[in-house]
Amino acid sequence: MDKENKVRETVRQKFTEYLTANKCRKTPERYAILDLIYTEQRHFDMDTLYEAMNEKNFRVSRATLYNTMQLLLDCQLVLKHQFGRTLSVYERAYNTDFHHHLICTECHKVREYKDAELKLAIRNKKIKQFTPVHYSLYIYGLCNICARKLKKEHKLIKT
Amino acid sequence: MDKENKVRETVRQKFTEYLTANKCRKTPERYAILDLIYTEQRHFDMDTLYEAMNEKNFRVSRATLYNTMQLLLDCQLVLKHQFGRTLSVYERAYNTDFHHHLICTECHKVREYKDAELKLAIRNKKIKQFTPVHYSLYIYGLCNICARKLKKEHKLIKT
DNA sequence: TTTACTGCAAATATTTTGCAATATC
DNA sequence: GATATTGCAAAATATTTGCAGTAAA
Repeated sequence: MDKENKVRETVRQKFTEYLTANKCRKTPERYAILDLIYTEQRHFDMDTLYEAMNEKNFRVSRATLYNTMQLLLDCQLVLKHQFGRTLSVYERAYNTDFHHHLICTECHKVREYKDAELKLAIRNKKIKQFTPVHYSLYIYGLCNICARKLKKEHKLIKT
Repeated sequence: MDKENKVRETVRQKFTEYLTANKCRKTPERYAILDLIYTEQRHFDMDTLYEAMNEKNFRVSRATLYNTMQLLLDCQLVLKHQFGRTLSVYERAYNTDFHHHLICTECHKVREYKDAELKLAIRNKKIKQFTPVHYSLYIYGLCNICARKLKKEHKLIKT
């Protein structure tokens, strides 16, 4: 509860810094969007966010939503994922346990997967001629439910 | 040269197996598309492939292209990437050294990054309730050219 | 007061779908 | 011959853009 509020305050501060540094205006729309992102569930898409904003009595246009999201991506308060489908999925990036993603190629459900060992292995890589900032690891395969279903139907792909 | 031909033959065979197993028809369009994918450069998008097909005197519709690509994805002869932009990028999956991707967030150029250690670390992970089939690791950051450019402009993001 | 930002609506880009014609099995 | 697949065009989806009005600095 309290912790959540503190996180929201911190990200608001970080956003302000970024906006100031880049000579962008501090509009109420931008802060309202950031707030909602750091209040609602972690994974979301633009349409869900749009609906949610309007339900919360803060009407914003899609144009503003996309505009603001770009800023949030730029200052790394939000991450963007495209799990192999058309729809982009976003999630907050500050104060979240960093995790990887397991994506079922049958039902398209996405599960978070935390593995500190992998995280370190990837982060500690020195790469020539490249300055890493963040990364995404998507593991595609079958969730248990779909694996069982396919096994029954003898449809398992030979590997 | 010869090797390239052999790869094309092998993937054609694999595709045939898959089509047979799934009771799909073996149309010339499908084989022509597979052939071109295993002839042209490794990374491509749908539009490029569409143009290339038509230049090669094998006219196919976009509908067929998308249809066939889905089959090729299903049987894992092709991989699909979405590097944070709208456009999907594809690449052949058979007989290629598996690699990761470095994506510059400034110029959006994509570089291949081979690292056997990481590859093994990821492949050897046992994950509960999930059967991994393949994976994608995208490392976002700045390529050297953009890093230098931004440094000059004092625009480097504080981390 | 200046001009960046917002909302709206239209435009763009990408992928999917319905349907009649065609070709595989 | 039955029907999966093709091409076409229209539809659906997702995102971007131009512009006039509004509000932050």
